[in-house]
Amino acid sequence: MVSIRDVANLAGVSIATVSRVMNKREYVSKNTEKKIIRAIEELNYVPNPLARGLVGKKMSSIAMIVPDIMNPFYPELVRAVEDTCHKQGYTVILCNTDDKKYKEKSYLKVLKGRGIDGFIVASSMLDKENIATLEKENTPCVFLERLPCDKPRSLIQVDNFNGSILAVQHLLDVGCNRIAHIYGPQEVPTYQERMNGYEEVVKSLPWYTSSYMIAGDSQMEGGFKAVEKILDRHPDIDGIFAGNDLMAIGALKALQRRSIRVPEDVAICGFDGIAVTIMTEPELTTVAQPIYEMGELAASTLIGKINGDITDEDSLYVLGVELIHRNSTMKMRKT
Amino acid sequence: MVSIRDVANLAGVSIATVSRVMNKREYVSKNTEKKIIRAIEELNYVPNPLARGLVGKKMSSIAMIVPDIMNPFYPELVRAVEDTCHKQGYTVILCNTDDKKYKEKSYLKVLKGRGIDGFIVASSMLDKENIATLEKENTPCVFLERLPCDKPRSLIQVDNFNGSILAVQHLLDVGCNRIAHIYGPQEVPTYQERMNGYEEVVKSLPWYTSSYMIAGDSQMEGGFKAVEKILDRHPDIDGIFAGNDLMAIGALKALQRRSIRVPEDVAICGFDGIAVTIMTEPELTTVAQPIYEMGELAASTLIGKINGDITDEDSLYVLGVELIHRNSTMKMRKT
DNA sequence: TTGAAAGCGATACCAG
DNA sequence: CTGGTATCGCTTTCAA
Repeated sequence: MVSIRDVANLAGVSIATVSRVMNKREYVSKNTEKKIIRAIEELNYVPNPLARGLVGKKMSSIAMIVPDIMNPFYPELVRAVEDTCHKQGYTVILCNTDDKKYKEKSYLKVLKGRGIDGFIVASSMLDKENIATLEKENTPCVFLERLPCDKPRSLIQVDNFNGSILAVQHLLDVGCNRIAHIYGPQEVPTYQERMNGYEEVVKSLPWYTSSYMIAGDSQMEGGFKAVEKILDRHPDIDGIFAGNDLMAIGALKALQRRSIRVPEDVAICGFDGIAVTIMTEPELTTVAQPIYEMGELAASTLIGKINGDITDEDSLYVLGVELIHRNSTMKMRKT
Repeated sequence: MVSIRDVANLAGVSIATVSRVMNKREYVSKNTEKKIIRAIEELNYVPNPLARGLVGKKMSSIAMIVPDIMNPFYPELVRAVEDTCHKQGYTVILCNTDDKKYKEKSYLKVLKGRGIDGFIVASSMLDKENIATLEKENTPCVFLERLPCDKPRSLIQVDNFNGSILAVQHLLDVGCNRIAHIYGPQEVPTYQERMNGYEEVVKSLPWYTSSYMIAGDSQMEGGFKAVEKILDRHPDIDGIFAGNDLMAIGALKALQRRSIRVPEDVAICGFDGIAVTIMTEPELTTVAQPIYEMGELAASTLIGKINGDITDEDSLYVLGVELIHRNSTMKMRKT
């Protein structure tokens, strides 16, 4: 590895001067600057990030915390973050917490002292204690979906409530008369909001009772089982709004197993807009989050905070969602 | 941050001695060791990886290079690598190259000097030039699927040839009489081997001509289009073996669009065993690679090489695959 | 405008 | 068995 000393020697100056031109900001005569630049190029010199980090400089490296990269929502998010970071010379360290506090803690420990400049937290569990650790070192953080503390912090969310209204209204528009909702775990605010959106639309409809809502587990399995139950309870349903795409896919499978046609007999709409929604047949109508953009925004916001250009206050986003109309709700209006 | 000096002070010894107990290996009197351990615990001391890295020690950090984390094959692989690494205190940096040389180069540059202990390369493009860079610094590497150089190196593969034989034989067993093959890009050895496996089985069958093989692009789209073409060419097919699951899913959709029943009219078998194969209806029969194990093996092999416990020579693996029989090939034997 | 030197936090060699 | 100290590569005063 060529070091700053080599450059200094070749240019015939001191290492301090080389450091100056590397970091700009301080005056160096045009002439020596030129010499140094030449030496740098000739030697193909790149400053050692480790040494830099040691003296308290930025390491250009961030950590991205997700529950599980195998959950189909995250690959796109992570990809967006990574793309954005790489463009700016940042490195991203991936952490899978399975939403377990102890794993988060363990990551925080391993990551400590590695000169991580900031965190993107897409894991909803990060608890006060762990947050406190970060606050103390005041490491910049950007959160997705949910703020794990009371203080205002950078947060990127989508409009779950209105997105759900969009979905349910859409089902109504294509002619559904009995719409069930498969909801995700209610400890997660995201799923609460989506349920609220559903209720908002249906609560005034004559047929509606809360028995049209049924719990899923946020996985395909949960959607599958929910359908079996709801069909016993309300064989008359002709529309399903699932709290996320995975449950919607489970629902779709359950219906197909019973030879109930989708969308002719029952229309289905999911939420999230993950890639697999186009792999099913029929393809799934869904309320799509701008996943890639969320990742980009998270990354650029974080880097902005690291550079001190962005504060907590001016980094609260609620992004819009978009209904993507596909075959799972392509039915004729019956009325 | 509490440093080695704080520990030394509290324990009333020199930093050298503290360093000795941190790194084991050298003799320290039981007594002072005890004092130091206590001090370490009291202060909750963790040695600074940056400082360690600077003096040439391992940073406990590896880079994982994949073409695209959004490709459904990789999340599981990455997860396995990350799990395994985290258990050993290693950090993993994710890199998406899109199989572009210039991106690889760019990563190699950014990563340089960060004390990356090793690489796991699942991107088939890594070219000689980039490899050379790594060789020069002799950074440990583990490759997946494909060796990007002539020299023997750690490599983890699966038995594509025999896996394909398994698949085609299975289609025959469930009663298929005309089996088409949708193959992936032939620049990729993996897809060549799979095609060879297919040919091996069918070449001696009376109906077989090479026109039963048709190109896909390794994506769903390619599988979809391939089916449309092959159906024109051979309307009599009753079985499809796709070079990977994504193409198989595309094929499934194409058939369903034409109201051709799967598996009754045409059975489908894929290759890879990615998670989405259970999201379709019918669920997809596939030749599953042990993806998670491959990731685990890659990570533990790499760490072994980093520690000098494993050499290139004793890290060549060809893993077995397993046929997972699902509904897309559940047909009665016709004969 | 530039250089010398003091760290940053750890390792490892050399004495004692 | 333990301490002193040079060193890793770079940033940052402090002087000159």
